[in-house]
Amino acid sequence: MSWTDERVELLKKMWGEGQSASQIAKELGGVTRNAVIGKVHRLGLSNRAGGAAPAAAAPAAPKAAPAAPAAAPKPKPKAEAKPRPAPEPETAKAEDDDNTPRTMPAVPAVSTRRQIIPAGQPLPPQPSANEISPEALAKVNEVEKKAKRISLMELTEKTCKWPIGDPATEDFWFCGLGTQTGKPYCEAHVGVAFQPMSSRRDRRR
DNA sequence: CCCTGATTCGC
DNA sequence: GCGAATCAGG
Repeated sequence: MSWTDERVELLKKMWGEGQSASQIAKELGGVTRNAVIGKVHRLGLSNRAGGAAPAAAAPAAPKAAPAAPAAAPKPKPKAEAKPRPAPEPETAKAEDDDNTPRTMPAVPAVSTRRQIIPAGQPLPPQPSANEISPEALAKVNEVEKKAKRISLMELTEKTCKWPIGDPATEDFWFCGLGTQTGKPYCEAHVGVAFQPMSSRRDRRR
């Protein structure tokens, strides 16, 4: 695959939206996240595009010894910050000693863009209304005690996506335990999600 | 371990 | 220019 105009454009767009390199790579197809990152850098997209503060930190630039106590601003050549065009109400980052991770955009890009929302798989009926094998149910109850209680944004392809609680309230989270191979849920929840289609219904034969 | 982006360097 | 390998962090 080569970097056609369209692909580059999509790359720019997604990167600008704060999508991760791997997501972009996956979307584009035929490239790895390394390729995406490499391209991003070559395009000069890695830092703020706005043209402000061209503090070019040349890779070959010698590490200046911190010997300027007077007005030593902050010899932090590590280019960081997201090129988020949208106005950011967030407090300006004064110091970056212990800032929050940049993986979570202040402005959620989940609005119009289908994201990591679980789909395709059958959504689980809440156990409350259903009759499920007592064993599985007991298992689930047990599991829910030690569930990781992750949020929507924390879901990955490897976290159990079984919703627990009421989505309309704050009493809502996702199981978050490790998924069973391939399945969208952990072992316990797979147990209740994929019923063998015979609990006691057609038991005769 | 999973993930993230950053950099290097042979091609 | 490209991207795998590697590095550095969370």
